Amino acid sequence: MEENRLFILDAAEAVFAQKGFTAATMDDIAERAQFSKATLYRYFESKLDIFDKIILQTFEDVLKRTKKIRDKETDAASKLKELFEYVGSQYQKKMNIVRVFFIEMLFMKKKLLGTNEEDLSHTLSHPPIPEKLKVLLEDISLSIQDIIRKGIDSGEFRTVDPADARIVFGAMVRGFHMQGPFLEKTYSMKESTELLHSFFLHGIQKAGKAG
Amino acid sequence: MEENRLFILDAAEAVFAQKGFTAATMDDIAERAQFSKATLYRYFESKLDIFDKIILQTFEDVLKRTKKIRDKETDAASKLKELFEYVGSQYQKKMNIVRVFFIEMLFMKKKLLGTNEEDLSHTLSHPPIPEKLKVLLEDISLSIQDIIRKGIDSGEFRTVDPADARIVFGAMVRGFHMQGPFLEKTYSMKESTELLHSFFLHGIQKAGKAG
Amino acid sequence: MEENRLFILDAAEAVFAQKGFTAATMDDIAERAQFSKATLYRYFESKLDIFDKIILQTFEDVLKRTKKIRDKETDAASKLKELFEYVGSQYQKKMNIVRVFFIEMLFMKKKLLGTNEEDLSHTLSHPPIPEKLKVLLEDISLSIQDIIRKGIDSGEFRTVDPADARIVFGAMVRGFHMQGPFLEKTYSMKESTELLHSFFLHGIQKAGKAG
Amino acid sequence: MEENRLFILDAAEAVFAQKGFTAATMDDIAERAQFSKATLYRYFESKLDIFDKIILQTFEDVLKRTKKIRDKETDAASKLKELFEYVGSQYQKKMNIVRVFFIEMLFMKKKLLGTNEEDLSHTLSHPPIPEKLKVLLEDISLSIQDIIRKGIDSGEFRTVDPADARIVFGAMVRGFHMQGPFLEKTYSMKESTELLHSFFLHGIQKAGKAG
DNA sequence: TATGAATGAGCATTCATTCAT
DNA sequence: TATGAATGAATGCTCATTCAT
Repeated sequence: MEENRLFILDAAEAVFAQKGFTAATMDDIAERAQFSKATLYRYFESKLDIFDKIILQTFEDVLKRTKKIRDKETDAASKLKELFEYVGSQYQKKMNIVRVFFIEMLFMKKKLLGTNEEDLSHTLSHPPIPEKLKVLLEDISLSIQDIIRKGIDSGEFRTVDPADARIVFGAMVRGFHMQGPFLEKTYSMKESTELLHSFFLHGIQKAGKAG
Repeated sequence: MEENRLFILDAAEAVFAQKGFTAATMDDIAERAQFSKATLYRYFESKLDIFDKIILQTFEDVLKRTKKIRDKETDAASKLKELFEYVGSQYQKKMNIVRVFFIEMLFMKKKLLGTNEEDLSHTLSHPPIPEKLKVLLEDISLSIQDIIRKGIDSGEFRTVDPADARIVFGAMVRGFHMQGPFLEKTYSMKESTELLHSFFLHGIQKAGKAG
Repeated sequence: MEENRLFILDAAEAVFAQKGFTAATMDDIAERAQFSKATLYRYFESKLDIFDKIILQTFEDVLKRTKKIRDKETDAASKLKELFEYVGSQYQKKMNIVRVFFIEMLFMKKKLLGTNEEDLSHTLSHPPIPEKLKVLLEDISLSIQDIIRKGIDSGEFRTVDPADARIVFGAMVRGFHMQGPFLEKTYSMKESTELLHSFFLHGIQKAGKAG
Repeated sequence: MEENRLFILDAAEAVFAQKGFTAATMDDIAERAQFSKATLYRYFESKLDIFDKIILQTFEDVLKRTKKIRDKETDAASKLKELFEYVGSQYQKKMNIVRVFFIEMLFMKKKLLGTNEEDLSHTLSHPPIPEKLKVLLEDISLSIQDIIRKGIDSGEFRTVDPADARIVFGAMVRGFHMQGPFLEKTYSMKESTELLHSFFLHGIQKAGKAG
């Protein structure tokens, strides 16, 4: 049933997020999902297939929500704040698996999400992004850029390249939530949102100072 | 000889950075180091031991350089810029391995860097940082905070919590360089340094606007 | 219903003949029979049971026809020719499965056709033939020997041991039709029957020559 | 070492001959070879690779010996007798594996001996013979045909198509030695050679009779 | 009667690690 | 010091068989 399918995906997501793709075993997933290992194969073709489905679902969720925020009737700064909070919470919940994705998937010989790059010359730099995912990511990026551009147009923000700004925005959330165990001081989601939002808006330099 | 030791470490670092810890095999490392697999065990106790040594060395290097920058005789903004550039370059060269570290290591049954937590209850949140590494990381953090504090004291920066600011600083560099294949637009190190530095100093909001 | 039963047997026969016993899966059979896998178990106890029934049926058919030929009112040479053709056609249609039988079955741990030899000492030489099948095979052999004996008695054939001759007869058909892909030149059933019959009757040596 | 390699091949040959390719497990082979399963992989790439090497070696041996017999300075009948004996002994020792080869290999998705036929349309009839093996088999066939042709030229044999005669020759030996457990009466190699040779030369019909 | 769902047992293959030389 | 050889313990995946419906 579809229900079991989703249950397995949840279990797998937790395991992948904890152990990474390679280190996670089908036994781990099966145990967590309370199914036999063989049963996993009724619902998914392979370990990679499971991972695949999780990644896609994750980004589809992000895209949907990002668009929703973009289309709200508020000022840009408020939208960014909401985004800081939403994306932050996503990182905490699901993004471990995304990190895993980009760290491990690159080196797998097998295809993921339909990409079948025989040419592995990219292993030293960056791997190609599977098409479906690529489209998703671009859509997300564009939605965020829309928010920023509107802020600039309305005079709320200074004139910057929206693409650049979007990248810095993403870097801040990602970087903050990827500190992992480095971060001794703990921040509530409210606090971290405030902090990042504040810096993204004002920076650290004293007003009036020249760059 | 010590020379071989270092050569193996270099080879291993490259392999780990490319494949991640679990996916990297001793065969990979042996081949890259041009030694037999058995020889690796003359210099290191285990695959984990090799990884261990690499991580430590990496952070020792970072600490040394960070202190050097801190002690320079320039304004805080310039120091931060140099740091943005240095840490950025480190991320590009060596930090893949750090990502791997925090994603994969935590869940291994065996101990790392002297930590021997049988209790894996932390796996859902964050794992404990091995003592040696912890000290190193704290030192690095403090050095950066020193720079920021001096900037505040001298009136260069507005009054913020130096710990907060340091965290945002770290998040920006880390987040930027961990975009991996997400980032279509390519930035030279100079460009990325400029971008991050500029946002960290000014933020996006139009001067004169209220937060 | 009995109808379904036979349909499954047909499907299974085709699959076994193509893939061999071990390599054939119940899924293969189920798919070919257009039934669910579970349904197969309503009609048969096990994969082995299906195979079992096929083998038996096959040899029962052969016995029936062989006896019919034996009892005809013609000369021995004609009967042999008809046998060459019939057995040849059987080999082409069904004997793949027989080959499979003797190659794979013998070493299975489980019993077949009622044989339950725990003692596997025979594996290096030849396995015991299940009783039912044994009787069948002997009957077939005897029928062929009868034909040959009558040929000798009537002066048609030279005086040979009918058992020996029957074995050579069997060897020729079996060997011819088991060439599998070795055989580049293709023979129609008529041609192959002619060829084998001709050699079985005259041999290759020039008439008048001494052996 | 090469010695171990050969030892593994011997062990594998015995296991394959007994169980067939699919049913034979690497554990079986490892146990028989008195090595650990993992060690098998030091010497061979895969189970298929082992099988591959055995098949090739077998036919190379047969070719060598067949040519040697062909080139002897005796009459054709004697050569055929020696061939009957040699090929017969080969069948008893090694040909089980050949039967396995043609029954099971056809349906494997993976390549064997360098053939990589994606097109599986042949599964219902006969599979393509891998190139290397094909050449070997043709060479063997031609060598036997040479013997027969010489017998015809010298007046020893009646005028037949050498290719046909070779096929009948092969069919007889193959068929005889593939009777497996069907054969109750046991024949020594000497007896079986006599029997087959005698029938191949004279046939069963009384001299003077018309076909 | 028929089947979708579930699984225990098993299999080919891999890999970190050991050890004799 | 260096390594070729060997292996125990996994791991992803398969399949005959069972069972609730």
